[in-house]
Amino acid sequence: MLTRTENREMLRAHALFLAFDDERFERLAAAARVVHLEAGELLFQQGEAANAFFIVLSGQVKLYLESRAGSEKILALLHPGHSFAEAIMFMQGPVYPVSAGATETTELVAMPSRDYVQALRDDTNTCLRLLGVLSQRLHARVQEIEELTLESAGNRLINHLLRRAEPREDGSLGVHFDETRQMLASQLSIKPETLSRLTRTLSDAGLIALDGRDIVIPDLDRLRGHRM
Amino acid sequence: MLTRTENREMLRAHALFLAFDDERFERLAAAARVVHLEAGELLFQQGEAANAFFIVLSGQVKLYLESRAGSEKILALLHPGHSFAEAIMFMQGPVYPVSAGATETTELVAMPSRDYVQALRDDTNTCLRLLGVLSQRLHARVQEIEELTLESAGNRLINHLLRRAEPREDGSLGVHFDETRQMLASQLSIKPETLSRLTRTLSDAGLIALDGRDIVIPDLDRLRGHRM
DNA sequence: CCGCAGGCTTGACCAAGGTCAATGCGACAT
DNA sequence: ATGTCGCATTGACCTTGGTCAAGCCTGCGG
Repeated sequence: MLTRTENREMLRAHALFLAFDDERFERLAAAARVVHLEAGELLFQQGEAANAFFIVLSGQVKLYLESRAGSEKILALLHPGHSFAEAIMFMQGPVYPVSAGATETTELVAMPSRDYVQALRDDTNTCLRLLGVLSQRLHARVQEIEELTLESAGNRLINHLLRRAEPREDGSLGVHFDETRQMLASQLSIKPETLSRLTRTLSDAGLIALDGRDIVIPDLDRLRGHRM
Repeated sequence: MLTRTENREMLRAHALFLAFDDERFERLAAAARVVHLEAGELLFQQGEAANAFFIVLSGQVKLYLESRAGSEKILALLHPGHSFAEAIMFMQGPVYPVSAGATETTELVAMPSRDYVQALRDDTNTCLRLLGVLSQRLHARVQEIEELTLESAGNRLINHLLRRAEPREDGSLGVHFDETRQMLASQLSIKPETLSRLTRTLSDAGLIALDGRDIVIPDLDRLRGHRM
């Protein structure tokens, strides 16, 4: 059950709950559970039976895949307000197709699939919102496949920087990285060593500047025009 | 408009129309258009404005991505009964994120998004079916990313063969390929030359046998256990 | 203030898979 | 039957990115 009003409000405002009437929302809030995770703790593992989806309240969640050889590929880093694993609700054998764990102290809402799907009946509005969310997610995955198969590691890095570029404190354009470099590498499906070499090449060419955990982009168009 | 009863029935039985009441279905059937394509003809191109989704009546449709360098990656080959591009209906800027074309003489139903979304209002049943379809699709894409990033080309081939294996006429287990080898290669995100070498290796090891457009699998478990 | 651990960088080397080019093999039309 | 066009195969070589190992920098606890 959701007790803290702060958490209730966060959930109430979330795209997947916004359109419910108060009665339905109350029922769902009563069925929801808050989960607390410490850094490095696992939430669920690929292949595990799935009976809930989640919304991040605070902290950071890592969605990832593991090969039998032990290497891992990060699919997404999720921040407060993000939901994940909703799609599994609608599958025949409801099993998590990925693993999820906290990268720092994290709180999240666990929403039981059963209750939520129940609430979905007769609420076309929320259904349509959910369809929107899943469509975007599908689109993002297709785009990732496009990059993986048609673009070089260097171009994937450039595209990623361009997508994440935003004004910094001092007015210049750049990307702030909360995550470690190896996590960034894993998201781009490259090794940390390769990422290091690529950023080196770009900064040698004056296309980016490294500033601690930030990467500064002096000229967006020049970076955009540069292909590796 | 759908005139041939054979086409009407195909559509009526489709997962995305099954749950509609007759009245709604009639309205949609009236709004639908039949599209005829010859082999090699383009249906839509990546980036084009999207205002319909499609259901294959006969023939084969290729969903693919193109790099600026000219190489192409096949995302899916679609056969009669399959629908595609439904997810774009729910996006903000409705633009096809992939290209689609016919690989042979093909007929399909074009369903205008506007009408379909309209019909979706108040029909939670169909909404839920659609959610199921998109969830499966998302899952399939995540699985493809998993293979692309964590598995070698050889393992991708083996997995693909295992997934598609089914009894043949003579009782032995195998895969029949309607598509050309280069299309298979493109689906696996490898080059035709590499595919050729991989199948050679596997057949030299006695794990598969090449029989024209078929690949025979004498021992499923042995192939499953073999990693490259 | 020092030491240590983890992550980042760099270098030397390696391997998977791609590229280019030549040849083989059907299927089909003439 | 035969020529031809396109796909498939094979070989020689190359490129990209991965691997392994060493050094380095930074932050944190004693």
